[in-house]
Amino acid sequence: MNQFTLKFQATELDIRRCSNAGQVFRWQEIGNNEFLGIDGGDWYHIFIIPGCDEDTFEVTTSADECRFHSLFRLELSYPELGRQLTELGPELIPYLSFGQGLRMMRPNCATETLFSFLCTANNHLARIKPMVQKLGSFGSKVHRVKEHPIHEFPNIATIARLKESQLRELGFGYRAKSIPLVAQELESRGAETYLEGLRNETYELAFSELISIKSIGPKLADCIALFALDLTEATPLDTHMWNVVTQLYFPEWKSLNLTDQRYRTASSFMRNRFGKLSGFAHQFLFFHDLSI
DNA sequence: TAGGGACCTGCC
DNA sequence: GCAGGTCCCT
Repeated sequence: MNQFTLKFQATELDIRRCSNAGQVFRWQEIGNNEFLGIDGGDWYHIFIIPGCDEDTFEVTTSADECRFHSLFRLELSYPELGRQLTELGPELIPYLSFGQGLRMMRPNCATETLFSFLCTANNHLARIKPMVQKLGSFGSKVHRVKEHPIHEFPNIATIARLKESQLRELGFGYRAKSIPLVAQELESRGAETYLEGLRNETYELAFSELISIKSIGPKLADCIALFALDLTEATPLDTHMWNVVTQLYFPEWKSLNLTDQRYRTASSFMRNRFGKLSGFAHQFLFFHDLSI
């Protein structure tokens, strides 16, 4: 167990925004300015003490400070990122200023990210979070913070052996079937070694690998590539992004459905415009539409 | 190849 | 009804 203290301006890191932006699903505010977050087998218990210039973050964690830095990409200067994005696309300016303090997280556990996003399809946040929490409860309990038990996220082999009936009873709906099936498919490809190995591949290869798994379509594949595999040119297009993207770049597609062809055209357009920063552009656009 | 319907569940 | 989609079938 490690403890350390960091200082940030509110515009540098806003944990509340990071927790609620739909990038991680086992993060919650358990008290006033007190957060508990779980990433695979790591947990983070964070107190934020507001200051006049900077806020003080007191972090207690099973991981180390280095992991915390990686999780929130603290090596990345957001003012500099903002400048680069603005240069590539001035239309982002209002979205950047709206999303101050929101950072693209980089969870350590790719398995948790993959199965979390499997729960998001045709679903809403109020149901997604409890579902991911329940999936997490199949992992072993490693700690407790106040009344909150902390389970490490189950490994792929464990998920592959879950029974559909069991998950149905827990309210997973039709995902009760696909969750173990996806785990079995991953297992046959080499389980965690295969999934984490995709981090070293190109975006294009990782994307094509992921969509070849039944139940993972282009949107989930892009979320997994972006958040779990650190392939930041991935640009997930969901209904929120579709609103924004058609408004900003494809007005002729306003009121049209997002088909597979349009998905490929629009997300390629974003990648051509923003390159490796496209995933970051996506997050600011998405967060704005999510919040209005 | 593009478009429409079905799919679990819970909150608006 | 509809939600941060995907599959399956015309």
